[in-house]
Amino acid sequence: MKKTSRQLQKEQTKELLIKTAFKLFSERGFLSTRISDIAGAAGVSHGTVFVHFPSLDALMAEVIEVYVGKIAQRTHELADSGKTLREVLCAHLNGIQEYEPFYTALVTENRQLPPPARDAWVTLQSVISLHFSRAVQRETEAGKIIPIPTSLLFNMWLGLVHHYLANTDLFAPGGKVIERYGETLIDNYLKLLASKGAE
Amino acid sequence: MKKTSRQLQKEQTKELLIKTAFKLFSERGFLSTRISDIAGAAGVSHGTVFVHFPSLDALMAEVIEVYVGKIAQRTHELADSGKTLREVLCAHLNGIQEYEPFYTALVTENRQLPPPARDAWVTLQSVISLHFSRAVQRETEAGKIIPIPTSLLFNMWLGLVHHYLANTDLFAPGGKVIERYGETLIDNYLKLLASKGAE
Amino acid sequence: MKKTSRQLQKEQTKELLIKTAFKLFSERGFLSTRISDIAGAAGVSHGTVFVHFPSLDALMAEVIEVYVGKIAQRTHELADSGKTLREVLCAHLNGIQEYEPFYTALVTENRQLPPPARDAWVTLQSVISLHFSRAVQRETEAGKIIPIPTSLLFNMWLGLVHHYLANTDLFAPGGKVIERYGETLIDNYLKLLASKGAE
Amino acid sequence: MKKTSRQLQKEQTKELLIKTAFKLFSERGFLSTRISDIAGAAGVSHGTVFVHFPSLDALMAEVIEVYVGKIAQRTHELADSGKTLREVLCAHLNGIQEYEPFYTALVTENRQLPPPARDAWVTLQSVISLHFSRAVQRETEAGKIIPIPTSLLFNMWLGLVHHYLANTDLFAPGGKVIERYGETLIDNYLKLLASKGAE
DNA sequence: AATGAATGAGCTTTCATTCAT
DNA sequence: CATGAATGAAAGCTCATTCAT
Repeated sequence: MKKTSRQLQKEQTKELLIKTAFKLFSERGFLSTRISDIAGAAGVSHGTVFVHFPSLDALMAEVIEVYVGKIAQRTHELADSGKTLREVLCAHLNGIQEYEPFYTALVTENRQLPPPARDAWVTLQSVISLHFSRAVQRETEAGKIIPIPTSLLFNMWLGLVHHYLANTDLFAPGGKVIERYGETLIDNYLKLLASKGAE
Repeated sequence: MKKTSRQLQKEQTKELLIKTAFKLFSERGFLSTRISDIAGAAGVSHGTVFVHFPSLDALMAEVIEVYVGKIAQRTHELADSGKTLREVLCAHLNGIQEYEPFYTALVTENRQLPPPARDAWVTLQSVISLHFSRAVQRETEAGKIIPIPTSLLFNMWLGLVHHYLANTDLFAPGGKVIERYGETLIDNYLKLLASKGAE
Repeated sequence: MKKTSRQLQKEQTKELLIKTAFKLFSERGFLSTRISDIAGAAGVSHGTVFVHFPSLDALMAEVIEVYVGKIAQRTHELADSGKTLREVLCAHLNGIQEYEPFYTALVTENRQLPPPARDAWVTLQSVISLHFSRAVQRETEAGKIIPIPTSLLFNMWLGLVHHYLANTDLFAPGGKVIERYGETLIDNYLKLLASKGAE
Repeated sequence: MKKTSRQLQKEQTKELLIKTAFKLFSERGFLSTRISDIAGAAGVSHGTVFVHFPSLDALMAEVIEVYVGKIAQRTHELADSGKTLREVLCAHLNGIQEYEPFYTALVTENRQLPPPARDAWVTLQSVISLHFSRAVQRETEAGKIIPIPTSLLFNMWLGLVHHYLANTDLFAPGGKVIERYGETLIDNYLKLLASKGAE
């Protein structure tokens, strides 16, 4: 039990640091969050951060891995096989929504982040891409969608969503872009895709 | 005469700094370009930069203002009134193409830039938006386009283009995304927009 | 009995730490060996070191005291009274040889070490000096040695040996300077000392 | 002239830093002298050091190069070709004497110093070795010296001198080991070398 | 106007030491 | 007795900004 108590303490602190870092990353972005900010906000000393993470990059990598994992997991669950494209897009936005500011920071800064962080980001896009592609294929075969290369369709959707997120300050100054525009984006995007013959 | 000569020199130096900064910003991005890099590349001293610009932020702002102005100007000229949507999109990409690396840096980093820089960026989008909207309106009225809110169509186009630029390393590792994908993007984007009845 | 068992454990742990520290000091020197290295290599926790030693300096001091003691002991045994100078020099090198890397670290770094460590080191030299002096005195009286102040002869010998040890990388890159040069050093040193009349 | 004034200022500061660093290295050794110590002692700010030297290692390297150069130069001049061994040894000690504490720090810590610093040190020994060897060769040919490998003779001399310097605190607590023991060392060393046949 | 030496706040990282468990 | 999480004082280094020349 003693053991458990210590381990618990350590895990709690690490978790606290990850949560705090997540919060700060969401609020201020990755690049302008300092280790001392995280330590301060978590109420621990500067050095404690280095007890749990060998470097700032490692901390970033871990935080991103954890939350990107959650988002991916969420999307996965919602966008199960056999769903329509609309359902997949919903799942995508739903997966993002809970962590919107964090995801936005990732959209905005991922190219300046250390490699492991970038990797996690790229992986996330792949997961989404997979579900998207399957749904598109099914609907294309069913003649419901204009025949356009799937990759282009995907990039168009991703570009659209990321554009709205990246310009949160313009579209929804208080945050919550997805809540405000999500349905609109899906509706109109699907409208465009709808096969002309299907009308 | 002396005065004029001095002023001339001053203007020349300032212009030189702006050009040099533009080049470096294009090559390495805004955030990783140091003042000393710019001064060094321009062949002037470190301190000279501060003679012409009160701060690094001011320099950035001015460089961006100048080149964003050029891009806007270019787009303006090409996308004159009375053009089709395709011509406007072409004009847009053409305006970008000449300054692609710079524009890409702006797409990628504009949110970490000082407010004035971001403002110039937003203004540029407005200019493009204007031409885009007009063309869309004309074609909508002519029944050639699916009735979808113009702003959404615009953001979709912008998101698409920016997505490709932002992922240059993925789509066209050597740069020149527009050259490689421009036509494809326009074609497919227009295909989607084409009114079903029009077919 | 419980008490005894605890004490036993404590002693064992302390001994383990001393041995481990000795090993690491021999391999990497004193200054670049971290407490965590020692704890890790000994398979105990970081904090355990401080249970047995109030500080890193104290640990160093104790390790040095123990092993310097062993070297002194060894030299003592080998260089019993009544021996010739050659035998004393042999004894000296023999005493060192077993702990050569450790002794070399001491030669190299003793001046940056905490006072108690340095003291132990100086004491060791005294012990050696004692045997050396006696032998020199005997041989001088026997007219076998050039009349030169004993202290000088001793420092010359010590300087010579230490010089070779300190430059191990130069003289015997793989270590084992004594094995390789010991005899040569003794032979030539004695050759120099040999009384001219004695020839 | 303007130019000269700025250059002069820079050179002066750099020289000041080198001199200050030299002083601190002499007093406390290389390893325990911090950049902030040097800056503080020189009366300049922390950052100024980095204006003149890219890193602490570079500073060390330059200080060592400069002063080792001076010592080498000095020895060179005094130990001109054609001198007797005694004169060469005198030259050696004379070259050292002026910078004794610095040279002592070098003797003591050179193995923990960054490579460029080590190199300068090794070079210095080579210079000394050269003069030594020549003189020994001449005197050996003249039958004045016991036939013993020159390298051994050199290492013996070097070991002797360095031993005294390294143990300054024992031999001459106030410093000035050379002044106090120089002559003694030379006299007795030569006495040992004197060919028996020459008596 | 141009220079560039000097500044110092700010950052990441290391590691001996403490102490609650 | 042993543990190991937490601490925080240092240290090296960067770079925008200032200002005397």
